[in-house]
Order: sequence, then C-alpha cells, then structure tokens
Amino acid sequence: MPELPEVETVKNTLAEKITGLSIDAVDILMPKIIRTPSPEEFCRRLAGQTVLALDRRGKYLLVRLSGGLTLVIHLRMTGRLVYTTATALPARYTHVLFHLSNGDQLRFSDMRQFGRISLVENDALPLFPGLKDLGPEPLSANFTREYLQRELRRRRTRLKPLLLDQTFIAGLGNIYADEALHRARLHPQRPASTLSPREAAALYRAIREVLTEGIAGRGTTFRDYVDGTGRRGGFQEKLRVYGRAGQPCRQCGKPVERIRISGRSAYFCPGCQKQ
DNA sequence: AAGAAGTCCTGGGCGC
DNA sequence: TGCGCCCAGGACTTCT
Repeated sequence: MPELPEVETVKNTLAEKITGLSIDAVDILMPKIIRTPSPEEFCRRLAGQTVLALDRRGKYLLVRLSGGLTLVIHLRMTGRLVYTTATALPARYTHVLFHLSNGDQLRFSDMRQFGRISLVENDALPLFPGLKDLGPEPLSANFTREYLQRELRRRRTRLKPLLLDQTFIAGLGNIYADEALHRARLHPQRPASTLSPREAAALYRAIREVLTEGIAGRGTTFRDYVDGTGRRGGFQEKLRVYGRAGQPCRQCGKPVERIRISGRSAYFCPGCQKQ
C-alpha cells in the first residue's frame, strides 16, 4: 500500500527517468481511472506538454508540466506507475499509457482499480479535492512537536484513526501508523487527548523516524508495491508489528496482536504498548 | 461538527 | 480438490 515513503520513492525513481521528456500521446484503457477532466480532454491537453519536475504531497504524486498543468496521481492500494521501454510486455491491469518523447513509456496499472489520475491547472491545485484539506507534511518544518501536542489535546478520537486522518497529518497509512505507535510505545486505542507531553514527544519522534527509515529502505513491499522502475522495496524486513500477528515482538518477545479499530486492522504489541 | 459506516474492487486465504 | 465466503484498505460520500 503506497504510503508516504513509497510515493516518495516512486517520485525519486521516476524523476530521474522522465524529467525533461515530453508526453507525445496518451492511451486510456480504463476511463474511470481519469478523475478529471473527461478522457478526451485529458489526452488532448496533455499531448505535447513537457515534464518539468516531480513532487509529492502526502500520498499524492504531482507531475509538474509545461502549460501551467499538473498531473495529480494517487496510487491508493495497488496502483503502480512504472517507466518502461515501449516493447516491454504490458503488465496485467495496465489502464493508462503515456507515450514519451524518447520512445519509452510511463504505464499506470492497478489491479483493484482504486487509483486515480487527474490533470489540474496549477491555479486550481490549492482547491483540488483531496489536496486542499491535507494536514502538514510530517517530514517538513511545518510539522512541529508543538503542532502535534496541541492537536492531540483537542481530539477526542483514538490514536490509530487519528494518524490515518490525512487532514490531521499527511502521508501515513496503516503500515507506518502501526509502526510509529509501536516505536512510541503507545496503544492504538489510546484517546488522543490523554497523551502526556512526554508521550506526544515520543510519538512525534517515532513518526519522523519511521518515515525517514522507510524512505531509506526504498519503501515497504507488503504485497504489490514497486517503485518507478519496477523494483520492490526493502523496508518490509524492518517492520516490527505490521502484518506480524502471532509472531514475537522484536523488542519484548510477546506475540503481536491484531485488533479492529473503526473497521481497520491494527497491529500492536501488548507488552510494549500498554492501554 | 466530528466521527462512524458504507462504497469501490479483485486476488488470496481459509473453511468445509 | 473445489467451491464460495470474506478480507485487505485510502479516500470519498453518506449517515448519525
């Protein structure tokens, strides 16, 4: 599941390949993947534009183009964006093909068809649904210990759903949220407003640490994730709780537990993360 | 207004 | 062995 470290890795690997190239043409094999504008307008407006740079905001990949346009791409669960030669055999579930000016291709594939691609004018980006309400970037200077502490105090919800709330903090998903809580030794059910300043500081440190290490590990391939060149991540080897129900905690040896919190699974160690 | 639940989607794991 | 049920989950919409 592409979360912040995975999207950052896709961004970095693709930037190397496609920056400076232009998009000659686009084939849309599954129209619903294009959120906006219409598929026809999407192809027409994209043709001839040059890739200026790649950025990331939360789990959104932003492809900055000439003509004052930005491609906004969300991979959701199983989406992949991979640079290939034109002759490479198309992966299963390939839904959109971008023909590049050097003869190679950028291909979007997605088994579960949850991912979405939009073409947005730069002026409209700050208002774009999904982007406009995103919380702070956890690795930027905007995300401070004070912000986290202040926001935790005024929320009545539990820690796990709060970390998944993209308007609270951008980029965390189920994997890194569980890993951050384990590192901070905090129970996922803990009401956010009950954290002491010391615990809030531990959570702040854990979030930044786990995301930084995730990026250094080139992301987590739990199932489907690959980077912009088709390579798997390496951080799955370093996971302490996510997907490890029944296996011993790497810190204390107690078996990792899996519970459901507001419809989502949460992995935690009952020894390290007391209620 | 905030929080919870429903929706989309398909491969894989499990039970019988 | 094989069928069918159910689960995984990010963001958006709908409900309470």
